[in-house]
Amino acid sequence: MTDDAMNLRARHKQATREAISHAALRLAIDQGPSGLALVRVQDIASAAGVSPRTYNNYFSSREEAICSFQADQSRRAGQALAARPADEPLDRAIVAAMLELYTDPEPDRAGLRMIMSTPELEGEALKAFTMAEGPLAEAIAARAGMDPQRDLFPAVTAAAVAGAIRVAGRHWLASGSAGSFAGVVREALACVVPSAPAPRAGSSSPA
Amino acid sequence: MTDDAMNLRARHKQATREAISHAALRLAIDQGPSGLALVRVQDIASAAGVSPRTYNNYFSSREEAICSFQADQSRRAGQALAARPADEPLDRAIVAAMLELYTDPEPDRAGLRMIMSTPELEGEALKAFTMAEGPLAEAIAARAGMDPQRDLFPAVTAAAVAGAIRVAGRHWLASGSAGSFAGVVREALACVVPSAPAPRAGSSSPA
DNA sequence: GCACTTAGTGCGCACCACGCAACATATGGC
DNA sequence: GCCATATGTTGCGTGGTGCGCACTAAGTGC
Repeated sequence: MTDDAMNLRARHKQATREAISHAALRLAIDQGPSGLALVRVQDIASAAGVSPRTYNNYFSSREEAICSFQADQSRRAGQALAARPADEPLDRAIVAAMLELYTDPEPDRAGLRMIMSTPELEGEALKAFTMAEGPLAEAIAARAGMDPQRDLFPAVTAAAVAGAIRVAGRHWLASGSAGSFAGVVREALACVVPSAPAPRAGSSSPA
Repeated sequence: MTDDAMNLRARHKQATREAISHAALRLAIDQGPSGLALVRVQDIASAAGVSPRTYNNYFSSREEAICSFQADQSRRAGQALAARPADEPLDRAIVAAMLELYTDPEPDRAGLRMIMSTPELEGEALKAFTMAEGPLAEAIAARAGMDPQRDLFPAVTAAAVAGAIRVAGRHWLASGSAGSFAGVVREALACVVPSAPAPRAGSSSPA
């Protein structure tokens, strides 16, 4: 079939994208949070083995390139929850999905520290986390039998979960990565999803 | 004493800042979400009656100037909660503080729609909302008698509250601003604030 | 009134996003 | 295997921006 041939280009494209992203993150980490301005587009491009113009075809800002991996991860949050067994209660499903998404490979401390302690990257990192909320909200709504457009619960819970994971990351870094990240995530999520499974009487979700 | 004289300069500085911010938001709204790129720094500066260089002394990006008012609002979240009576329970205090901060003057729909539906502004808006979490977490910790450094609850709750308000704003816009914003905020906060009173049927937007 | 501080400004430079057009390589039909 | 086509890569040029630097003017304390 043409899949293999097609994949040749697609894979090359994906490889280029990852090369640029990886190079950007690597250079940013090398320079440290304070010297992000010293990382020039030219440096990223040459480190990735492409021209500056090609870099710009993939990303329109250094921040976007650096936080690309996090954006990809967030994009999988929705399907991670949807992939949980249907009979699993919402709260357990959320915790399990987030744990396997964010702690299966423990996050790279240097990269996490970089994007969380650099003001210029903070906005992009926030955008990446927020990107997960939409699909996550839909998955929550599907599991709770709610309408994502009418009920606030799914979107609010998704935002709370994303925020909890973000806080967990910050806390994990601040504590010198003493314990496991999974433990911190569990503790953080426990603050926002304990009462989740019970459908609140206040919200209207006529079955 | 010298306060008045000092204030003369400080006030002029503040006035300049607000003039620039207001001009930026006004121009952005005029151009609409799709034409933000057409708003040049020169336009903002001339609309505010200052030189482009002066604009750049206050803000280092159009997005920052446009979302300045929201950042200022977020900066008051902590003291809004701290200002609540000490004997008020945490959940009620949070709801009351957020309501008087975000709904005392109902938010400007055009401005809110602008910053929430423009991708370029989304990051800055997120940063503005996140800016509220720190002080908010400290206020929560103080009220709950916790240590903001050790306990995750204050920071996670602060993030959840900020996220709930953000979702409330989005939902309020999407619903055509049908009900009062205060009602939507109440309903959203009820999803995340521990033991928060469920929205009374009739007092807030029913569904 | 005088010295000091600080906001506002003009100038200039380095950098960046992006449209455009040319080129190389993969793709798919024959 | 060959050619027409689609698509990724690159160089170039341009408009725009962020910001350091030096200067001026206005506010401020003694």
